[in-house]
Amino acid sequence: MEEKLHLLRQHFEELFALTDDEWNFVQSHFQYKSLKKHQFLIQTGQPVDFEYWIIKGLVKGYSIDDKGKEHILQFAMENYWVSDHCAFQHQEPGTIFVDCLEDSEFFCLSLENREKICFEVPAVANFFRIKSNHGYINLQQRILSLLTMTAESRYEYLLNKLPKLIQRVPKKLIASYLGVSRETLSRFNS
Amino acid sequence: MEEKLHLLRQHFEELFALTDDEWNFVQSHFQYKSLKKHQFLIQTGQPVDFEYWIIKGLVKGYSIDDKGKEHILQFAMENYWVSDHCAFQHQEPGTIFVDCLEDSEFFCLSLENREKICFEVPAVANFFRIKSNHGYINLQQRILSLLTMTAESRYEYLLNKLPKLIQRVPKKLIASYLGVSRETLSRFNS
DNA sequence: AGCTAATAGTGACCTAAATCACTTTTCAAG
DNA sequence: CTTGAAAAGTGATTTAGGTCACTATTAGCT
Repeated sequence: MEEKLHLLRQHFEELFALTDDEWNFVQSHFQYKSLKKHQFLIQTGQPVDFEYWIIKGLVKGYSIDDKGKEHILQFAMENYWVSDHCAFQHQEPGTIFVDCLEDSEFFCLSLENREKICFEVPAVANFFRIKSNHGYINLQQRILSLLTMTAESRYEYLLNKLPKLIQRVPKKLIASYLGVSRETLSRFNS
Repeated sequence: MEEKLHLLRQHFEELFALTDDEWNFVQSHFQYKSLKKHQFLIQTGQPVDFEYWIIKGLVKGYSIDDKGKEHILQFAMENYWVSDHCAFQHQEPGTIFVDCLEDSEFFCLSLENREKICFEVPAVANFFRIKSNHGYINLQQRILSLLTMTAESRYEYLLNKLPKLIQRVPKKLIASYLGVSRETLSRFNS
């Protein structure tokens, strides 16, 4: 566990250094969780008590439409944060599913604890501020890609941007992430 | 100008209160700017020196594809923040255009000043942290709507969500925001 | 190794929406 | 008020990608 917490500290300190005291305070607000492949981290209708930092593993966040079709909102792996941010922020029942594509481990942060450490340790507030901003920028680029690119070029783009991810994820899920049918994606590779 | 700054203070204090001293410090890091309809706030290839809070007016942020077609990334009006966040954050040349659909007024915040006020006044860091998080949540919902909904239901959804906006913006721009052709949108209303 | 279930590939056909071409309406500037 | 430009509407045609149905491959389990 020591070394896992050390990884989390490194993650925070990629942006701003923390004193040992600050870190001890911050770290005490996280709790550990481990799940096997196929288990759920978040389910629609259930309370979303935490935001999760992924120590190890891979998850998908998705919603299911009225036809039962799955639409992937995000993939998240080591070093990523994941949650149903909307439900978490407003402390409402979940609106999406998040489940594990591989056995995974997490550090969990409740809303109350997040606010606590942000107000106690300014560097942490700034950490989340910058991280959130990066996330915003990424989503903007994804929106632009959905608006401007064909399915095929979105696929090529993703292949270049996250080659490691593609190898860990079945193509039908990539298709769902790109907003294309499995069959159409299959005809691209050529 | 006093009352315009007062609006900005109110905007900050929607989330967290500031002391007069804090506010005076914060406020001194903004500068005022005013533009007429059709003038550019940001252009691709040009430096993006500021993030803008809109006092009054309406702008569109968009990119132009290889066929010369315009794709709208965001509309922003009173009380919204707008910039080419990606270029701004990394201090790189702009990748999108932002121009005014109406005569508009802004308070401008440079990256250096943003970091200054965030590190000096923790409530400001937390303000931007929460704002950024809200922005992230909104973009996630837009992505979901692009993945799961038909063009027509996206339009209905937008009509409900931002009725005021629709009245101020030509429909061809709404179409571009929704990722639909002008002609197709025109056939919806029915 | 052998077997089931998940994943991927492929052909035939269909449909939502894009594109093109043109008309009508609305708006803003002299 | 008039007039030219921008915006909006509409028909005809095309097309990217969806859907359906089936086969082939691959990956976990026991």
